[in-house]
Amino acid sequence: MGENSRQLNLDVGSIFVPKTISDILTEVSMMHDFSKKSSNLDFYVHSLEEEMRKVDAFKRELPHCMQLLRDAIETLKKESLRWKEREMGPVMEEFIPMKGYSEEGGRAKLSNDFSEKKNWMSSVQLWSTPVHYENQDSVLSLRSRHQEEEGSGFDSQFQGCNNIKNSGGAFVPFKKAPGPGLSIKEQKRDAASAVNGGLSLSIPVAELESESPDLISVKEPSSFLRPQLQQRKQRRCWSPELHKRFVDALQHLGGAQTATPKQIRELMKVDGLTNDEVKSHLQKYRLHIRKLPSTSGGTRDFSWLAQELPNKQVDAHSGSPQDHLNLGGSAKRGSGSATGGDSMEEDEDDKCES
DNA sequence: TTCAGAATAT
DNA sequence: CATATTCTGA
Repeated sequence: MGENSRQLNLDVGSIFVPKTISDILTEVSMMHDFSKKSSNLDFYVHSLEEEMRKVDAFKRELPHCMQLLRDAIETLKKESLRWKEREMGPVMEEFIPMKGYSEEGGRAKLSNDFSEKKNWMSSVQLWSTPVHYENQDSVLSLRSRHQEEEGSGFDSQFQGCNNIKNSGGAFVPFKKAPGPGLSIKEQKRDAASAVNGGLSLSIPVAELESESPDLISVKEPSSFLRPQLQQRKQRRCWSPELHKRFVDALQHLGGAQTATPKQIRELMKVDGLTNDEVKSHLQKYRLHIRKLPSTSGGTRDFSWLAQELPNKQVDAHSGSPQDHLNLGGSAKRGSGSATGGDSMEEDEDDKCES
């Protein structure tokens, strides 16, 4: 059955599910008369169950996806049973007069069933942070980098900024299929709007069977999405908070000139932050600090550099739940010049002016 | 092969 | 401008 070459109209702002699953669900939803054979339904049920097994490992990240699967499976199973009974023989079952049921009814039922879901479905995916691809290795490498830290509290603070950067090729927003069948009501495109900017074109649907029993299909379920969907990474926004962490880390590492991206990232302990991002930021930072002698044009925004001042207790309050790494030790160098002039940290080299 | 840093690209 | 990505040389 899966020889289709239809087009799946993916749209932005829906729940994200692995491509494979999306394919299956689409398939199902387009099945005009699944009232025909229970075997058809069984097939889908089976496929979905298999997918669910895979997704299970990531249920934490894809709660909605799991829910969707569960519901879909359950519904299909029910349908399958119904028709099985009917096919097998006139069981005692209170056979609902075929009339309204035969097809119209059947679908309607599913339809409703799914409609209910649109509540939770509309809340769009949550997967934003835990996923991120490290180096240039495009394939989404699932890898939660929370672990060892307790800084989670802090992390959440940035989530808003980091947000959705997935959209690689493995996950696709599942939208209702164009055809008839259980229609998953339109999803109101949530705030997440920008989610994976481009992906809204038609993507050819291919086989739907559940291949690659190995790892989660996250790898690259269907080759086509692969091509050059390398889409540029979501821009990371360096919020003041984030930058502060960055600067703090720098200090601990002995200045912008000596600190290395990796070290910085490790010190910052910000979930989802990648080396490249830090590297890039560092590059800019270095450029800046050598460009602003001090009272240059004056207008320039050294606002962020300001944070570089040897702040000691500074915001000793709410701050980050993990300042520990900061206070460690030492009152840095002295510093007294709170107001004082140069904002640069020690900086060994520094061909600087003054 | 990984990584930092510079050079480009968007 | 700020980030991302690519290119180089360790």
